[in-house]
Order: sequence, then C-alpha cells, then structure tokens
Amino acid sequence: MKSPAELTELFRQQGLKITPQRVAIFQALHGSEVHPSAEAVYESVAVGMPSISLRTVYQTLNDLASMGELVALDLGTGAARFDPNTDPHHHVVCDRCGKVRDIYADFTDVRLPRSTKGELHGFRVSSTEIVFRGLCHSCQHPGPDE
Amino acid sequence: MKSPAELTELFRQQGLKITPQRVAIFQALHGSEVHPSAEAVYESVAVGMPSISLRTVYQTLNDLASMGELVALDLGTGAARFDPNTDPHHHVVCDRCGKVRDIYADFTDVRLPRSTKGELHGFRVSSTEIVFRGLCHSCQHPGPDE
DNA sequence: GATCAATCTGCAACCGTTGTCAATTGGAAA
DNA sequence: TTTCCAATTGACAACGGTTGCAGATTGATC
Ligand SMILES: [Mn+2]
Ligand SMILES: [Mn+2]
Ligand SMILES: [Zn+2]
Ligand SMILES: [Zn+2]
Repeated sequence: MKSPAELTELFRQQGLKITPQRVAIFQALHGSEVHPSAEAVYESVAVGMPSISLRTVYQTLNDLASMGELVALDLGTGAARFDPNTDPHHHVVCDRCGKVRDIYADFTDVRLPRSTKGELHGFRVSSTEIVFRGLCHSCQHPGPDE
Repeated sequence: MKSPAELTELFRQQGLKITPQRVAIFQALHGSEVHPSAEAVYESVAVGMPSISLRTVYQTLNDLASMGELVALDLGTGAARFDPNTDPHHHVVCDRCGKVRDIYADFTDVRLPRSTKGELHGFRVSSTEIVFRGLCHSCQHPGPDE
C-alpha cells in the first residue's frame, strides 16, 4: 500500500474527496503488519475520531481493495482481514487468537499437479495461497486466566 | 468418512440415536466428492425427506466433524464446505461457481520457513493448507446466457 | 407398550457485511 | 468567498450463513 500522502494524491486523481475519515484510515493502515479486521481498523481510528462510522471504514477499505492498494483476506477467522502488503506472500494464522504473520518464501514449485491425463483438472489457476495454521507464541503459553 | 453402516455403528457405540435423518445424511455424503455446503446437503436429503430441517443437517454435519469423520472447510465461497475425505490433501476452487476439486500432491517440502533468527516466528504449526484458485472448465467457456 | 433422555423442527437471534437514504460536506467554478 | 452539487457520511435496516432455544416428537431400553 502506498503512503498516506500518495494515497491522497491517488484519490484526488480519481476525483474522490479527501476526507478526514479517509486520511485517518490511510494512516492507521500504513506500515501495519497486523492484518486488522474492519472492526479493528474502526476501533483504532475511532480513538482520535469517535464520530466515524463502521460503514465508512468498510467503504474505504473496499475502495482501497478495488484499487489494488489493499488485499482483503478470508483466513477463516470470522471477519475478513485487510492486508496493506500487496506483494505476493503467504500467511501463518493462529487458530486460537487469530494472529496473522506474513511469510515470504519461494514456493514457485508449488503448482497444480497434472492429472494422469496430463491436464490440470480443467482448471485455469490464477493464484496459489498457502496458509500455515497453528498456535502463536503467546497461545502456546497460556496464562492461568486466559 | 466411514460408510453409512460403519457410521451407524459408531453412533450407536457413542450412545447416539440412529435416526432416519442421520442415516439419510450419511448416505448423501458417502463417496461424495463435491464438497457440499450445509444447504446443498439439506436440499439433497430433502428430496426424499421433505420434513427434515436445515438445523438438523447442521447439527449432524457438526457432529460428524467433531468426530473427525468429516472436515469443515472455509474456502472463501460464502458457506462452509463439508469434506468426507479426511486424508491429507489440498484443493482447487473455482472463483466463479465455487466448484472444488481434491488435489493430491506431495508438498512435504512446503514448510514454514525459519526467520533470520532461526525460529518459526514463535509459531507451532499444526497444518498447512494449499488452495489453488482460478476458473473451472465450464466457467472458462461461459455460455451466452450465464 | 411405557418411559424418558435424546433428538427434531421451527423460529429467533447472532455476526460480519452491505443496501439505503436523508443530511452533510469537499472542492471546482464563478 | 460564496455557490453549488455530486460525493460522502452516519444511522439503521436487511442480508446470508450459522447457532441458540424451547416445545413437540421419537428412538432405545426395559
Ligand atoms: Mn500479509
Ligand atoms: Mn477435499
Ligand atoms: Zn495466538
Ligand atoms: Zn466454475
């Protein structure tokens, strides 16, 4: 995802208005590696802008996603996660708390294998997603009361 | 997943009742490779048992899943998909119609890479899922009206 | 067959997300 | 700067998938 300043410029070019809400969302996401849900973005932005609505957060996240500045991920944790990292990469997900970490690895040899008839099951594959699931550090060492 | 007869025996052993609804669901799933949603199982069973409720289908699918006889998959197609194939394998998913096919391939070299500090990002990984996404055969050649 | 806990059905409620629309607002034009 | 209007906002309803609930029904055991 581009910087808040670059996104501002991009939105302006597209004829979209630069609202304080949008700028706050740009800032909340920039450089973030936590893969927040829309709700998490909302809570983070709402600290400094209590009047913002969840609907506006969804709208802006969807706008960014359709511009390709953000990737919406469904990692099976209930809510969609938004990823400002648009480089090709994979993920580790904690089954207990939903924590997500980026995984950079060259899995170029992971390709859809051909059937015995030499074809790809009739599929034309456009992306390959690898998700590692397990427990994160803190969920492996649960405190007595959590 | 075991055969309907074996599942019947298994349920009996667990002290669970053998109801016509459960048997019909066992039969609908046995040998199936379509990865149906709960709704799809419901529609299939309801042909011969119109009075069955969707709630019962969910209940039985969840029971089978918690017994390990079935795997519940979240492949990002909206509804959960239920897989009677409990062997380790991967999937190809059609982005357009949601069709799912099993992929058997040895990706044992696909492992969570270690960080520069030599650790696995603090994670203890218990499973690795590979999902290939793209278009199935029929969705690559859409008819004029679909 | 009688008993009774397990199960079933129908419906309400839940969660994450999107549709709707009146009120508000950013920014181009004058 | 002021005007103007389309874009945006926020509140709330509605949606699809799933689960909670409660009363009616039924399978297993005797
Ligand atoms: Mn990521
Ligand atoms: Mn499968
Ligand atoms: Zn965790
Ligand atoms: Zn298809």
